[in-house]
Amino acid sequence: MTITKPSLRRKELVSVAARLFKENSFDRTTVRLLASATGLKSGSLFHHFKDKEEILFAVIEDGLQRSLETIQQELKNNTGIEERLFAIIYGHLRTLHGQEKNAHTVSITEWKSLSEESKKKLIKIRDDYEAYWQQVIDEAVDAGILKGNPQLLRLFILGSLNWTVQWFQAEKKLSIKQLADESYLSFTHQAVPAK
Amino acid sequence: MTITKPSLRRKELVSVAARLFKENSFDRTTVRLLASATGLKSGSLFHHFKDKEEILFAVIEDGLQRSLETIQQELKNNTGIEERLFAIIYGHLRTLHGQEKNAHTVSITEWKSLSEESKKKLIKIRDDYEAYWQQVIDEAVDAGILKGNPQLLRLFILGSLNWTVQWFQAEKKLSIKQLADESYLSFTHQAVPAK
Amino acid sequence: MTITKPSLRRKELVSVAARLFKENSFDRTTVRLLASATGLKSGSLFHHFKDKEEILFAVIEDGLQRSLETIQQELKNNTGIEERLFAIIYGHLRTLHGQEKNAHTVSITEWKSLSEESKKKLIKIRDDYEAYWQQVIDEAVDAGILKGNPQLLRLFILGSLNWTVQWFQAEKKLSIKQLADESYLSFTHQAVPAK
Amino acid sequence: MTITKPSLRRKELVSVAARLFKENSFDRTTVRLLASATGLKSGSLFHHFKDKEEILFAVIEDGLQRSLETIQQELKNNTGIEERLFAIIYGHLRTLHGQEKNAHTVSITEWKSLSEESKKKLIKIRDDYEAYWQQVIDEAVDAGILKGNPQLLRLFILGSLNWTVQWFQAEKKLSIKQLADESYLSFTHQAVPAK
DNA sequence: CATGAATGAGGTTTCATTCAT
DNA sequence: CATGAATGAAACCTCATTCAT
Repeated sequence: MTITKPSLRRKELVSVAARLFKENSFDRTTVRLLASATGLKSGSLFHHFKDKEEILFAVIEDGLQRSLETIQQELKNNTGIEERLFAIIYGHLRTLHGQEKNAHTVSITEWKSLSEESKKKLIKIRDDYEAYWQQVIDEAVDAGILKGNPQLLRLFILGSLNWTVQWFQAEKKLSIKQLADESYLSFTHQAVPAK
Repeated sequence: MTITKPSLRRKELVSVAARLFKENSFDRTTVRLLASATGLKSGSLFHHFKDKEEILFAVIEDGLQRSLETIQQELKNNTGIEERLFAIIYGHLRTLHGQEKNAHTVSITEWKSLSEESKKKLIKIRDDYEAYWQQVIDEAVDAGILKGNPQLLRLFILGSLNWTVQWFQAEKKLSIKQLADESYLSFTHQAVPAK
Repeated sequence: MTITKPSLRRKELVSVAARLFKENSFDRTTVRLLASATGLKSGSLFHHFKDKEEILFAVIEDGLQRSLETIQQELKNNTGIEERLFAIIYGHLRTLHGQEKNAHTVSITEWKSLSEESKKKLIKIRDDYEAYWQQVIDEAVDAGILKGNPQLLRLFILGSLNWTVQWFQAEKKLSIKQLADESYLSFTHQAVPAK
Repeated sequence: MTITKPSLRRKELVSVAARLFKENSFDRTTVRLLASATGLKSGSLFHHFKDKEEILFAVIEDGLQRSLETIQQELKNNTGIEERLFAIIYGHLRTLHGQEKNAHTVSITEWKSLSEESKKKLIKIRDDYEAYWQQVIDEAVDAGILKGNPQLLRLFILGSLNWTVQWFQAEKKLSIKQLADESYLSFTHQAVPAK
């Protein structure tokens, strides 16, 4: 399923790159900066990646993969529609704000910086991810928990969650769990079901 | 209120810049590209703006100003809470997707590219804008139309609307009005009040 | 006829480039070297040429054009077949070893360094040049001055002349005129006709 | 006579290098490319050669040696001056276009890429080679088969033969034997003597 | 005001080479 | 011997900015 071949060093570099791309944006993260943050000289990066864009590709692939695996797991573990809806909201927010958050964040903020070719290669993972969401939202609409056109609901909800990367700082005032609770409440008008 | 002094040529430049910054991002819009899109040579831009960032500043200032004026107008024209909530949603979406949409879009997508100094100068307009929103949302929560923490609701709703710049293409399948209707429904669980 | 638009500065740069490309080869002439030989900083070259290859293109275009004009002139001024054959030999050698020799020399030594696209654009001038040669050689064979297959004769003679760039140093022991005389004698087995 | 000590692996590498240097030029053949063409990783090449130039040195040495041995053999086997002249022309063309052609070709096209030191080490073989040629040409001029200054004749003839690497493709339209026949005819004005 | 030429800093990338394993 | 990782120097090129005309 994974498109590129991992490697210990590579994984390390991807992780550092994810952090820098999140902090400074892809365009403003120079190869030199990236290298020095990993203890390398700039030329050495190209031993691991063919060009700067391949680094972004690897980060985004990692981010998408992680988020996909997270909600797949969540959906396996939850059955009631209310639990399922909450689970994917919480899962999404955890991959955006929890540990190893950078890759998923970059995958949503820097998608536009990928080449068309790269987008084509990654779109399948994104589509899969959205399909899981759509299914849960369809069910939630059927169950009367959400109101409105299911396609647009998916876009509104995911948009509202994605936008949290602009303002949410984990644990400053609010935990990720609380953020998820509030988000669930806003869209469903009902509290998160107790476990 | 406006910080910089307009001028015929300048206005034109700001408008073209807004379009290019939206299409390619600020970082990827070169001064040369911008100049040639306005029929100038790159050196000439610096007769109008002290540096590239000042152009971004002007665009964002314009975008913020426009959106502020729009909702001020909307709120002046609407009294019932339901009408008022819908009016600012619709107003926000119109400045993002209607005519002269670029400046507001850039003001949300490129805020991070401003210098700290510029952010400081513009934050007041943004704060004003958010204060209007907060007030309406507070009222809506009091009236039972929205559920949840009002501060977070503002962030969720605006996030969901802002994110539409990632996917919405006016008039392809949906009009801006329809988009606003659906957004209103998603958050309130009730249809937009007839006028 | 000329494909690229000249300009005083450009011409100067092309002339210096021709010299350096001849002395060091294209690959070994760095952009910095070229810039410093023209009193510029390396970035400034790209104000005049879009990339390094365009400089080579301009040099080779210039060299081909010059050599074409030279033999056209020679053929206009000479009528007898012996005179005509000698005239193009001498003309070819003058553009290779006389003043402003560098461009023609580079056009034969660095043709391989052009992109396929550039070759396509320039091949017409080369073909024209060779057509003039072929015509004179055809006549010379008919007249019994040269022996053998005319197409191959053209390749042998031009090859022998082109190869002089590897060893001939004008005026060290031999003038260009003497070189031409000797070349004519080698292929025709008869002395150059007196004027 | 051979300056460097061969070895099975080395010979293979030199042969592959010769091909690549001919196809792409020395400067454009990267060590990585060379390594991968021989099933090695780039670092490994440096177990066999001290640096990239030493590879070129080995190729050129090989090419010069081969061509020298070829014409020595030819001259041993032929006695009449006409036969001898044809024999070295044919021998030269065979080492340029026959099997194992690459090394001799590179020795003429990439001589300029050698360091001064390397040139000094190899010049003796080249001088030997040219001396054989000069001797045959001197005899041919004495015998009236060729016309002109013998030194220049050597340069013209070898130049014309060497230039064939720019255009001749063995067996496309012409065999190497036919090419040699035609070359002999061009310079001597008489057909190749029957054996 | 507008331009064309130039700058200088810095960007990404290439590549021969080294070296510990 | 071979490898993979790293280096460092230098390559080409970009781009915001300046400035004389």
